[in-house]
Amino acid sequence: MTSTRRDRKKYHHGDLRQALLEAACDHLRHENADTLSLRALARKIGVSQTAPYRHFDSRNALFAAIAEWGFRILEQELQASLQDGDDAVDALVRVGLTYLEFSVTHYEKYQLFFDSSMVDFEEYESLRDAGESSFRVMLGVIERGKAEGVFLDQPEEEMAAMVWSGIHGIASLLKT
Amino acid sequence: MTSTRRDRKKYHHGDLRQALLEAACDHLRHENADTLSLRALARKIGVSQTAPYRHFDSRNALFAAIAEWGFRILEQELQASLQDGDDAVDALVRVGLTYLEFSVTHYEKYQLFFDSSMVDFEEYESLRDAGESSFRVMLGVIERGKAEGVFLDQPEEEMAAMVWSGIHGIASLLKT
DNA sequence: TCTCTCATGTTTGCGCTGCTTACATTAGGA
DNA sequence: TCCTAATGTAAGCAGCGCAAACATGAGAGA
Repeated sequence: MTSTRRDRKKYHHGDLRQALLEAACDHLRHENADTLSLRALARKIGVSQTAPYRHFDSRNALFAAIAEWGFRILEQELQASLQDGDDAVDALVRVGLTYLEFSVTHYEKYQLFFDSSMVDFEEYESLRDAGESSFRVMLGVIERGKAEGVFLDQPEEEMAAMVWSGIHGIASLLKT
Repeated sequence: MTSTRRDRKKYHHGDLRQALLEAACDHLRHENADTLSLRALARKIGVSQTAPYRHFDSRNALFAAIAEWGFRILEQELQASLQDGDDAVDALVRVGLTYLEFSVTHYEKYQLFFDSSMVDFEEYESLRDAGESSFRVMLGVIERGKAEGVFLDQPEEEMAAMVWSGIHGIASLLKT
């Protein structure tokens, strides 16, 4: 006979993919990345040990998905931080501060942005897209500053790289 | 009967510890850290799969040893880069350039300096010592600059952190 | 309402890994 | 010359990533 509704869990989880992403982030906030295993995650969520493979091709694919998620959130927060009245200088400061804040509150995702041993940008196109979208927000601010004549007339990519590297340096100090 | 000298390898490797360190670095130069296994390293060197554990308590201990090795080399190179005639500004530039050069030529070791998922600084005291020794070289240059009155009168640790973060930002761009 | 399909979850199993324990070999000092 | 400690080997456990075959059930179309 089939069991009643009460005495057993549903066969399907409902939103295992998102549950995995969140459980993984939770783990990364407290433990090192190399101690994270899909099997343990599945056990914690209460699902069979190989169920995660229905949603992520591999362990690295899970990390890539977390990083992509992070970039999407970052882009959104960067966009939201830009306010209408601001000039380019204000905008750049806001973007910088928002980035720093993200690096702290979403540290578990942020760390993956720079961990090539966990995340392979070559392999996941949508991850690359997400990363570039975030970067383009800063690029936009710099272009605006150049157009307004308040920034030096240097190649945007180089200027963005300098700003980025400085902020990243500060962020890494904030964490440690 | 015991076998002749010729027809078999020596029972003892001779310097397995160093061989492991070098094989691991070689691996890290071409592959990601998470694909490195002690068993595979042992096989490559031609020794039994559990022999590495005679020299390193764990996989992480091997990574810590590599990082420590890296810091020792870095400190030596930083010290060597300081020349007698230099004033504090020259010295700081030399230290910065030497650091950047190290980050490129010893990338496989350098990357471990900042990879807390592979190396646990809390756990290995001699690693901490090695790291601090390297940092102290830069600190020394800054103290000298302050004493000579050519640097601002700010706390050394903060100044060093700023310099460090900037250089680190550049280094991460050099690699990528 | 019934049935069929396919996304999602389970079971089983392979080969690899880190690490432990018990045993073998050998270099070098007493 | 013998003993011991350092260093290597062999065997084995449990956990892991991942693949393949199978089970379940939610929702679309009849």
